[in-house]
Amino acid sequence: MSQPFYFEPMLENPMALDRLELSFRWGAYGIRVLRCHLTSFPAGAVVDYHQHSEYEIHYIPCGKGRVILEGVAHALHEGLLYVTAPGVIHRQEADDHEAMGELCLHVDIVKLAGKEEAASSSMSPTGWGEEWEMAEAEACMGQLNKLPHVPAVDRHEAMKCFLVAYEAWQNNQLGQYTVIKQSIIQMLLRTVSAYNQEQQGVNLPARDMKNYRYQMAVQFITDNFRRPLTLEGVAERVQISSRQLQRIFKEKANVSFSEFLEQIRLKFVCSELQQTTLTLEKIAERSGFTSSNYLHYVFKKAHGTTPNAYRENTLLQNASTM
DNA sequence: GGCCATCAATTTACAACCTC
DNA sequence: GAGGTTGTAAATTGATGGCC
Repeated sequence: MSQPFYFEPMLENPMALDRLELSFRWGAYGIRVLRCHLTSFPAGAVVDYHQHSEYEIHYIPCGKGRVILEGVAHALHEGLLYVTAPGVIHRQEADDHEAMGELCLHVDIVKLAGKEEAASSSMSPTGWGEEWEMAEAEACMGQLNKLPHVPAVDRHEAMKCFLVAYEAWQNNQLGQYTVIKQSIIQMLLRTVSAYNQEQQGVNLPARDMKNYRYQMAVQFITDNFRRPLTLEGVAERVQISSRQLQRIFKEKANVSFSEFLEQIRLKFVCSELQQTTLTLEKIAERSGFTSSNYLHYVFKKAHGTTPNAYRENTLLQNASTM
């Protein structure tokens, strides 16, 4: 019993994705999808010599035939793929006795911005991973341009992405655009990988762990300063020893952990004094100080004035500016 | 990262004072 | 007088920094 055709669901509407106006940005490149479909060439069918000014990637999901690339003939069979870059003359033939299926991805790829332009535009790295996406897109496009004019085995199952994209369209659910976009990107990446024996991924971003832990600790303190916080508790959150967290605070903030926490709490106390009529007892409770006594002591030490005097001064200043 | 001595931070208790 | 603020002192806790 023969295996069911993997791309059977696409037979219902094999040109469906061609009807979508699909274009998106990937790294510093704009990708416009011209064709993304499943087709079949009857036995003996020929697509005579032609070329494109865009990239065309051909995947063979079933059947057999041959392709002539730059004057050289290559046999095609299920599981192979080949790429025709802009200007590459090619001719495709189905076998005389057997039809050949083809999944075709035809894309126009445009470099959107130069390096300098990217740095000043919305493409500039913002710390949200754009630089890594740009690096991967750059690596992929660089390799796409250099691929040899020969078929390769679809080792990374790029052609399966056609079905993923098709089903995203068919299900018409939230996220279909993103799924289709990612499927196209995967096709490009896996196609390029099919020609590479060794791994050529870009080095993924490594964290500056010291800075990362400091940021995590600062965020945790900012979010929780109203509760009782200890050095040990925060250190536990960021999974380092309390001693190490002390060193990190000294290095990054140039203040100790408790000084940092106190600054955050006092800042909050100041805004409460300015914007509310709450008693010091209440403010102390809301800002993480264990008592109004202690808040009073800390506040005077830091500001040189008592909380109430600070509140009155602020009110006077506000009244005089009105 | 752990140990440890040191010391500053924090808590607690209490009292005086102020304001309504 | 009640409730809130300010100030002080003693006790306790835990942060710090040197050292390994």
